[in-house]
Amino acid sequence: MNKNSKSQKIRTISTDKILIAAQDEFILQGYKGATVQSIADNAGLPKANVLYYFKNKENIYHAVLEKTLNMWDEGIGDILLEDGPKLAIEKFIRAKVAMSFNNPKASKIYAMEIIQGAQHLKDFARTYLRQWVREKAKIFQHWIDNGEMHAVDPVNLILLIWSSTQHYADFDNQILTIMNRADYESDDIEHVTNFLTDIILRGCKLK
Amino acid sequence: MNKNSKSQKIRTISTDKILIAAQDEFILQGYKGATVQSIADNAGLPKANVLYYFKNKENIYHAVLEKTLNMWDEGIGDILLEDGPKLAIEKFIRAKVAMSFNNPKASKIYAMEIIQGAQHLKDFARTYLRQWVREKAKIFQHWIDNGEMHAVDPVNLILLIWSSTQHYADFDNQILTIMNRADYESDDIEHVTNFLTDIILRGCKLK
DNA sequence: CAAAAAGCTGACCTTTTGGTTCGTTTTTTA
DNA sequence: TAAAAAACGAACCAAAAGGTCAGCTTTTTG
Repeated sequence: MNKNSKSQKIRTISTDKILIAAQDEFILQGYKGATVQSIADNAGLPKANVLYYFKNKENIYHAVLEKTLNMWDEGIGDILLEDGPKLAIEKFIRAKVAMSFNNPKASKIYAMEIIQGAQHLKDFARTYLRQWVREKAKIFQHWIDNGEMHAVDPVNLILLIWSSTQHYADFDNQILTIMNRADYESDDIEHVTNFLTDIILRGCKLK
Repeated sequence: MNKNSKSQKIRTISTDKILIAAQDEFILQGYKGATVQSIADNAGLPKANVLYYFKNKENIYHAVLEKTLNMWDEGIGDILLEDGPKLAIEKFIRAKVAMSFNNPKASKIYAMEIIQGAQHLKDFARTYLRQWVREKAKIFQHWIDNGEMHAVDPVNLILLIWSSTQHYADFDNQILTIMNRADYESDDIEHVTNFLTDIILRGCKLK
């Protein structure tokens, strides 16, 4: 079985189609509400074929979540000590806003999972996420102790940036309805980035 | 049929029990995933009795949503011209944070509904919500034009306050996990309110 | 107090759905 | 090129779930 064989290609194409269809279906219907049949239809495959690649619905969902977490991981940006507070916050906000506008579906899957109790993400949150926040909070604390930025609670600052940026992905429907528009436009990323950066930097006395 | 009759009391008690159980179930399982049987079990009633009070699952969900929207409406606080920008923002943040901590379930139901495309809230968003945001944005604009506050985009400012406050309700699981705690404590409301007020007011050059 | 109205519920029916099976076709391998 | 492996898909099955019904008990009403 060659690595570039025809069957391998078919496998990749089919599983991709399934995962894309599944992501849409899980967002729209939730885990229980999503049906394998509907995923199969949207992927253009018979149901039995979907279950040939993924043993069961649970497995499909896990695969979607994993894909989502990988994107989250890549898109989260980073907070580096050597950047100093101003640049670090700027970069962090920019990365998160870009991710929200470019991949709202990943953000939605993640949000639904957390809201519903994070049944499938307990471990991720308990280990990886907690670790990440603590590390970054420590960096902020360092800047504060050094007098490089105003004394604001680092954990809540991270939460503020997360929530305000992700909001544009998770609640895109509501925001677009309020603005009476059909879709986001390319300018919006820059505009929102500037808005949030401006307020939050000034909020931290970095501007 | 008296207004304070025994049967009327039974009706109120039963429908209340059903709606409370239903809210939990809808949050945990989503609309499709929630089962009437499970709602009935959690309400301590037989399924047929639940369907005696609410014709079908759709009706239960609508009742839950309506209750949620009423709470949203009561808890949203208000932004009054006569308060001036500083006090108005303070009051708004305080009201939203209190609502998030005191009624996270309402916030979650609402969030899930919006994320999933707001199928049942299209009208609410298109009319009531859009109207509300425009009105309040106009007030902010007035303050800006008057030189009472820094020129920040009013709509995005409202979104920022919404997102950052609601986050503590919708993502309570994640936040508590990160903080390695089991529950919020009474101090948290005040602490978060102060944190957000501090940053956002300064962000608007009001501090 | 008797008839009507409201509340209650076990049993039942129908549809949906996750998942299996088994035979067929396509691709790979030796 | 023939056997083995992978991909495919129609038909089927058992469990779950929404909803109905018919008869029962309790409460209200005149």
